[in-house]
Formats: sequence, structure tokens, C-alpha cells
Amino acid sequence: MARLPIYLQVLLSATEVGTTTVSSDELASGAGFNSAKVRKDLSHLGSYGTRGVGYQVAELTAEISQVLGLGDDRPVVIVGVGNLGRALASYDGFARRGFRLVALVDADPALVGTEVAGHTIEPVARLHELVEERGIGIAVIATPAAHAQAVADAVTAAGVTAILNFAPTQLEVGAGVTVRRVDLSSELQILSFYEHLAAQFPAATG
Amino acid sequence: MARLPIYLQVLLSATEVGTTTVSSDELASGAGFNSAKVRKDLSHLGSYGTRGVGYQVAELTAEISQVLGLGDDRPVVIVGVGNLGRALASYDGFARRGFRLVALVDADPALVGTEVAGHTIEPVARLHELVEERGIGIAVIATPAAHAQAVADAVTAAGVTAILNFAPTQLEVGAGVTVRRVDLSSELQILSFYEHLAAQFPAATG
DNA sequence: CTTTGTGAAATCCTTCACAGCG
DNA sequence: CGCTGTGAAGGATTTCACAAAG
Repeated sequence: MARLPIYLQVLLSATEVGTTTVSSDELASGAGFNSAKVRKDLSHLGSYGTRGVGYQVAELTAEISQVLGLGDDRPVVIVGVGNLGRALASYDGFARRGFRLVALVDADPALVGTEVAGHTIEPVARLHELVEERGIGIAVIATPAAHAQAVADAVTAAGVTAILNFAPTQLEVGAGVTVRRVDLSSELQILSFYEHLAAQFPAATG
Repeated sequence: MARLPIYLQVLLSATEVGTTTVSSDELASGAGFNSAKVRKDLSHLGSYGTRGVGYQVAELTAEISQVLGLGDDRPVVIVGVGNLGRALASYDGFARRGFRLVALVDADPALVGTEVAGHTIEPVARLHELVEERGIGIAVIATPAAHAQAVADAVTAAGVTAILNFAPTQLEVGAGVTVRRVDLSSELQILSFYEHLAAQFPAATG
């Protein structure tokens, strides 16, 4: 259900505008797919729509948030405070959606002790301790690829069950741990492929 | 073919280690899926493997790079030089994989004229001109959601055919333009869901 | 004996189309 | 009437399993 967060976004912007009900058609165009898919997806959560009317924005927002486990703000650690880690630490989108950054960790002794986005950077050695003490369940790995596996091992050993991996490498984790990988240069390469196509066959649709 | 870049990564790390041939099994475990899928994927590119041996790392790397249109370095513009834009501008992964950052653009007059990662930030008004002059085909949008559509309109009007969108919004673009969306808080929300599950049913596998 | 390449089977995902509710 | 909820159809993708090649 990788689409629920997108519905949530559409619902949030509907709330801002003051809309109180949305149809599957409106959700679909806001989210970028078709209405049948929206209804199928939402029907898996139970029956929250009213025929002839649509869905209550507030009710559906609450339901999706609950399914996603949002609301009770979730402590997150960012490991690796390079350019990307720093940007993520300062990114207010996390805070606005129910996540709370509670620790920053880096291997570089020159960075440890300095402050970024209101957090003092901690050494890798304290990772286990921090995860346990602060009840961290989600870790963001923004280290170089070579260190990513060691970090994953450390955080999962300490109790983290969900990892967002920005390092361009495949992580091995035990059962019960979920990894999502975001690979920025892969994304560009895929685009490159389409641009390549577009340049060769200007008639083709991406 | 969103998996080709991942194969490419595995191949690159194989090259670093000095391996000259890989089997579909090795590629599969490096990439995180199974060998049948790898072989199906690679068979679409043509027949580059040797039965009983595997694939030549160098040959396959060249072939995938060519299909993805890499090699002839591709000019990229980043629009929006906030935390994320700045991190992307400094991210060396792009340069190392055949992309060349040729312009930075921001709407904030206070930023225009300042230097980031060796590039002088240009005003939004020059966007069209920059895209045409510098032959830019790929744009990275790292602006707030409210401005993303206007930027997309501007760059596609100027000839960009591929967009990497970090703004949490659905972009409308004409035919022939490809958009890929990377939504960091969606990723965290999806993880949140799995962590939520793991916390409730410790036995279940992610 | 190992590993590719590939038809066939199985599975998953999307879209259609419409009955039924409000 | 409008819109949801959902079986059924249609596509696409993944996996199986094995023949053929080195």
C-alpha cells in the first residue's frame, strides 16, 4: 500500500482548501491515477465512502493516518550527517507528518559534538544505546555505501524495525525488518533512459 | 526497466573488486531479487551471457549504460536551492554516473548570485534561456510544492523532457515528458506502517 | 556440471463495468 | 442521478522448470 501516503497528501491539501468531501474521481486526479484504483484501495480499509456523495475528508484522513501508524509521533534517527543527512535533518516535511527526529549520528569524530538542526551529533558507538533509550523504531541511513550494512546491523540489533536506506547498496536484514531504498542516482538514470528515448523518437510518449 | 540502474550498481562494485564475470545468481543477490528475474530482464537487452559461465562484467556494464543513455554526459538543472537542493547539488553520485550539473536556479532573490557547489544561482526568469542555451534535458525540482507546477511548465516549455520531482505534489505535464516523483515523507510513512505492524505483531515478517 | 535463455504456469495488479445504495 | 463497492476480465510481471549451450 505505497499509495496511502499519496492519498493522505491529497486529503491534506483538500483540508487546507476547506473541502469536506472528496469523490474517488477527485482523489484519483489529485494522486495521478484512476478512480477504480482509488476505490479498490480504499475498500481494503473498510467502507468509508457514501454512495452518491464520496468520502468524508476528515474521516478518511483519520483512518489512513491510523493505518499508517501516524499520530503518535514516531522517533527517528538519522545516521550519516553529510550533505544529504543534513538536508534530511532540516527537512520540515518529516515533522509535519508525525515523525520526530530524536538523534543524529555520524562516524566522523570532527562532526561529533557539533550541532545540526538543533541536535548534537552523537558517535556511532552510542547508536545502540540511543535507539534503546529513545525508543527509536525507524532509522534513516545516509552514510556512504561502504558503511551502510554495519549501521543496519547495529540499529536492527538495538530494536529498529524499519530502515530508509539512501546508500546505493542492498542491505541484508533479519526477518521482521523492513527496508526501503531510495537511490537518487538510479532515479536519474531511469530518467536518462526516457530522455534518451525522447531525443531519439520525439513522437513517442514517455 | 527500473531495475537496470540497480544491476549497473552491482556491476560497478564487481568491477571495483576486480571480478570479470557474474552469474545471474550473483547479480540477483546483489540486487535483492531472484535469478530468473535477472535473466528475463537481461534477455530483453539481447544475449550477453555465456551458458555455464555467466555475464562479462565489462560487456554488460557497457550495454546497460548504452541502453540508459549514459556516457555522453547529460546536462541537469536543479531548481530550488533549499536544504534538499543544496544537498543534491553537492552530491557526487550524480557526477560519477554521467550527469553534469550545469545550472542552479532559485526564486529567492537573496540566493540569486550566491555560489553553491561551484555554481552561481540564477533567477527563475532565466530558466527558459538556460535550458535552451545549455542543452538541458533533465530537470530536478526541489522547490516547495506550491511552485513545482510552474517550474515544470517552464522547463518543459523550454525543452526539458525528463523531470525528477521532489515536491510532494502531482505534476501535470504534456505527452512526451516523463516525471519521476521521490517523496521523502511518503517513504517514511510507508515505513511507519510496517513498523506499526511489527510493533503489533512481532512475529510477522515485514 | 554449471548457467543461460525461455516457454508455460502462477501470481499480482489494474481496469472495466455495473449492481446497489443514498 | 451520482458515486461507491466489487465481481469478472484483462494485462503485466514474477516464478517455475527445463532444454540447450558451453
